[in-house]
Amino acid sequence: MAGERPAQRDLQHTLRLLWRAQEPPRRGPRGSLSLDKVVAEAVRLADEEGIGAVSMRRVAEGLGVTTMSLYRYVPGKDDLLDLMLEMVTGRPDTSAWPGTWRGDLECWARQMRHRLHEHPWMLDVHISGPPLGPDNLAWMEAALGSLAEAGLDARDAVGVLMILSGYVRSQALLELSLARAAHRTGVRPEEWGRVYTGMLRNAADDGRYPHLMRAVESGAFTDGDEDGDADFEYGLCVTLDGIAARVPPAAG
Amino acid sequence: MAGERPAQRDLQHTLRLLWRAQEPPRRGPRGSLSLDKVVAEAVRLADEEGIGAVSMRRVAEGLGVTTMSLYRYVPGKDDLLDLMLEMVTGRPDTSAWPGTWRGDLECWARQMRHRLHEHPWMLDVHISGPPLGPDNLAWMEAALGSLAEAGLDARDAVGVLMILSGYVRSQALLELSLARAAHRTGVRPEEWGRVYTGMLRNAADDGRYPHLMRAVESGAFTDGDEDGDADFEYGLCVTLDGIAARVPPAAG
DNA sequence: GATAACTGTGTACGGCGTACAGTTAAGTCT
DNA sequence: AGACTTAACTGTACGCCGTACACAGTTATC
Repeated sequence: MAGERPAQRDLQHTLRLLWRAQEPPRRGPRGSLSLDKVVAEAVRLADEEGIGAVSMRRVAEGLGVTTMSLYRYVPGKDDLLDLMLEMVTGRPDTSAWPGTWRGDLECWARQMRHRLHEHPWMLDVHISGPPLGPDNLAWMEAALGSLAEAGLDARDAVGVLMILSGYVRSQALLELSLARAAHRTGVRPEEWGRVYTGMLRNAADDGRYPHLMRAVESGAFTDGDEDGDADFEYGLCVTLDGIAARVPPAAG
Repeated sequence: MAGERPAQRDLQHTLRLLWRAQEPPRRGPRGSLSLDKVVAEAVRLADEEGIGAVSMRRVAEGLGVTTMSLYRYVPGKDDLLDLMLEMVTGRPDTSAWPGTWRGDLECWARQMRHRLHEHPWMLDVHISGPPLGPDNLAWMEAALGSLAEAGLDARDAVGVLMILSGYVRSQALLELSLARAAHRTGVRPEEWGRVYTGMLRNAADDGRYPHLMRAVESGAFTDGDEDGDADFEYGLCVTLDGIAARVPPAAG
């Protein structure tokens, strides 16, 4: 479902897990499991059946092991979720970036969107705090580099980065929830816009929503939802225009 | 925790609930409960103890009634969550808006942020699809009105609205997860920036994150997090600048 | 008064995260 | 070589969760 995650957690331990900075134990049996295996199985489950399928029991089952043995490698499910995020986050591929701040940020945003499309369950996992893992930091680093090149000072760059990553996540979340709403109600995705339009017309056509009705009648909902790419690029452009207003005119 | 909500749901029924369009039954005992009472109790619980405290059992307990009796009023928990969102969403107060598109959207965004601060659990509930309830539509209507006045056509207005509401949600979510991370790790919120900085310095100072380290050393994380309002206004300005680039020069 | 519609109860099921107490296997030390 | 320590993994159990289902009590209509 949804919810906060109030459990107390040891920050140092979490960090050690994220950076794989746990020195291997000197005694005891060589374990058949490993942190990577546990996380990888959890990711596999999430990819195939959604985040709802990721339970300690099912992860253990997938590894041929009892539930409680997982707790030798992970302090609890919340940490497992964080580790899953870090694992699928990967690193941005900057090799083909054009080198202008705007072009770089466009690539950054598209690559991040691509990741979210590959693993939609990433949007179901509430981020538990500021990024701490190596790969998450690598994404920050890449964007901050481009923004520094654009001439923004560090403070502004951080603020702007939050806006951009927030935009990418929001847009992906929007696409995802539309797709799920369509799926859940048994409507084909291409038809959802039409259904939504009809619903608004029935429910809301009492004169209290004139602009909304005009938008509906103009087809803004009917036509748009089938092409997420165009919507994304449009919003990306708007967002980058806002950032451009903060960039000193000298820079690219 | 977190997760998708795959349950099949009857769209017509959900709509009837959101709009309170259920005609009262003609026979049977007058119920002691009502949809509003159920939703209100769930909201009360969420406000006081967080979304994690909202279970069918506890809502029923709070109403002095058995768990299953709730299902006479709500098809399931997912619908209850949607109804909670609709209830606390309320309507935007447009009475003191300046009338320029930019001023109006600023008020819109601040009011929405205010709502999210009053009920942080709103950010824990995954929106299940496009807005359908009367109050949610009222928020759309208000923003679309201002954007129409700015001269944007309906398509662009919808796209821009998604960006703006996405920004407000993202920023609020960021604040919330920072606050929770601080709380969870037992660090005072004002000190979290300092702790985070120290952590990055220890974990990431291997030369692979030069720009990130520069941002850290410059205090972009240390100083900023204590003043969410300033961060919000900064990002709002950036976002609106992006929108301004889409507004025909004639208008406001 | 019979009937049908409706409200609320009680029990039960399968799932969840995880605390806790074993049991077995591998190093370390005398 | 044997004792000791540590770690890996098992098994059971507890208290939550959402909700399916059968039932009892109440009310308006025929």
